Amino acid sequence: MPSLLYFIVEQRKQPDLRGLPTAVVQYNAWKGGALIAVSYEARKYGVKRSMRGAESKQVCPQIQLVQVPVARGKADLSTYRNAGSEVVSILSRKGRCERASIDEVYLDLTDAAETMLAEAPPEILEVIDEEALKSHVLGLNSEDGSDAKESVRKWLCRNDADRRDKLLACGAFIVAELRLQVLKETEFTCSAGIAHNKILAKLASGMNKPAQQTVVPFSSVKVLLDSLPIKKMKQLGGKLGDSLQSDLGVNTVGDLLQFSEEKLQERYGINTGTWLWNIARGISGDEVEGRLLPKSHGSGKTFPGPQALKTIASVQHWLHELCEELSERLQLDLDQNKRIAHTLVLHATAYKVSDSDSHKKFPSKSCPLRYGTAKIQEDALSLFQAALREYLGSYTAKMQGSQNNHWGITSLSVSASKIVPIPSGTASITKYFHGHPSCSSTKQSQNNLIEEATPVPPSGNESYSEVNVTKPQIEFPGEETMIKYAETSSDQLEDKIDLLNDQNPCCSSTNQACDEFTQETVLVSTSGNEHCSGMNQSQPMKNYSGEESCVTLSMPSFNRQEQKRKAVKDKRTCSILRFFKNQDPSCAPQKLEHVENTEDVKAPPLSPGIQSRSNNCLDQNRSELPKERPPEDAGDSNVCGSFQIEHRRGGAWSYNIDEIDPSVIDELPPEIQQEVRAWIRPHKRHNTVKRGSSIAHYFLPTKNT
DNA sequence: CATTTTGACGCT
DNA sequence: AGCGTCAAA
Repeated sequence: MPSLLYFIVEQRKQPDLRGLPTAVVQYNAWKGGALIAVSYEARKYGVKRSMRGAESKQVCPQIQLVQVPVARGKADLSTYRNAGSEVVSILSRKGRCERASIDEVYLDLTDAAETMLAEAPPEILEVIDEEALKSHVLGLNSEDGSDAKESVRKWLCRNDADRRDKLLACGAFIVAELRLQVLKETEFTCSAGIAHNKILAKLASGMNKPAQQTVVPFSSVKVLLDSLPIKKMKQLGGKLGDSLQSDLGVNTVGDLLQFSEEKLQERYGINTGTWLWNIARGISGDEVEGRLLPKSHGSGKTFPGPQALKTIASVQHWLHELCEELSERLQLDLDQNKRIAHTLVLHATAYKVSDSDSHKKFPSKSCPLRYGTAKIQEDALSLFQAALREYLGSYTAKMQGSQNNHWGITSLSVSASKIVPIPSGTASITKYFHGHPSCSSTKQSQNNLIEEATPVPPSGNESYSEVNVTKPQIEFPGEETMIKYAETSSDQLEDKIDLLNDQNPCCSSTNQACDEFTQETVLVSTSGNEHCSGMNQSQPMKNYSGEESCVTLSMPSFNRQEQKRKAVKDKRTCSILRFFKNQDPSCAPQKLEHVENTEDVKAPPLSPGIQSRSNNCLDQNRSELPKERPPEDAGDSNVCGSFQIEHRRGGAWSYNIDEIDPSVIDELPPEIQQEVRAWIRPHKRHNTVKRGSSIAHYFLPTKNT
């Protein structure tokens, strides 16, 4: 599963590592550091992630240990983030792309597959892509002595296949091509899963690694899931999966089929219950979100064992380091993607010695984010002090000297969230609302926006007198603001793609959004967003002179494209909502509400059956589901109620989503389509089942079946 | 108190 | 807003 992004990034810095057992370690002072990526050569020796460097040397003495770059005294993952961006910029070319992690994406290739099926179906291809022939097709019986590639070719090109499988076959070709493109342009290899929805594609992507792709034909879903250990499914690898096993005796996904949706809801809540019921049938309505950029940025560090921080001054020092990194990344995001973060969050973990509630968690605190390293640091420190006071309660003890005997901080992190694009759209929906008094004020300067985004300092500004008042006069080494990027020289990377081809068999023609076949690809990366505003992580960091060449060097193969793309979409916006919600001419960014806020506009609850409808991959199950409506109802069922904008702006606009003709959506520009589709998607329902604390409800008394 | 450093999302 | 869960390298 772990794809080898980190390792390949290091390998292209040191090509000599090729073919050698290698691991990437974070730090190395203590027991040789912690392994976070292990090459396949090293795995043969039993080297595993989470081992210590020294431990890996015991089982594989010749192992090469490469260190994660360190900046400001902490691990610096920026080279890996950038490498992920490279791959995203390629994989996002053929369809909607969702950055799922630093090295995974989902692609919805429905449109591309349908186009291919209509215009150049596999059966007419004279030359079949070799890479596509290497696909693994689940359920394909290649045991009868036939050559695997030949049977794959037959499957891919079958003329009499179910349309859904034909679309998957097209997806397999498209993905094979994308993977080759990634290899050619970046030297990363990818693995991929191709299926009708995200969860199946994710599952398949891990089945043949590295650098291979796996197709899940529609007809193989049931057999695949029947015997699949429940914990292999994404989201079931943790406590929920444990509970299913120990409380319900569910060991495979197939075992889940015995339980009614109501039963599962009763146990796990309305949303999780329905989700489980669907998952058991290979159904997932989870859509591929068109998002190439992260929703938050964070910087953190642990201080294990004796390294625990025991003075405010040391906390202040590390907050400075962390905030500097965070600020730098925020500035980069602003410059490259024209996005502003609105919330600063501080997390820490701490221990208290012998206190009744010494296990109390250190509280998290947040406040409005003000740009600038110094401001971020100041606010983070205030948040920390407020949290520390709360953590210690009325606990008042005397300090002796700068040290304290009562508490220690074992981890610190700062993060920035609520990141929204700067309103500066020209390619937005403005033109469709010609003459509408938009607030967009596209000319608003970044500085203005930032100013407006910055006001409120956190509360709890009082210095923490009971504990340690010594106002920091920190003189830690290396405190100066040095922006440092590890440089990557040549290129050659590796990755993984999970690809899906998701179709929705039961919603046929009435509803466009539902009618689609969705194919997706899970893979690594981030960066240039085709549909959203000028977000483009991969651009050279133009505002840091001296750094640009570094970044440019590290991604030579797509700079040209990036530059070209940038010229086209420098000024755009992603959100349609501001035109409705934010009529205030000042258009202050705090009030600028983005897509997330659509959640505030609640739709009436949907019946479970409606949610179940989407992306049903198990045809055979449909007849068993009385609650499911016939396909003709799908269009109506899926639109989920009224969307009322006037609450937000006191204006006069109000739409009933039921009244939107789905075919109209396709007329909209892609970036707007995304948002509209998000509106009409089924909403999560409020959980009316009363339960205890979040995890406790997993362990309620069992009454089976 | 030695796996670390991320990141997304759900619940209340 | 704050907490918890899950996942990935």
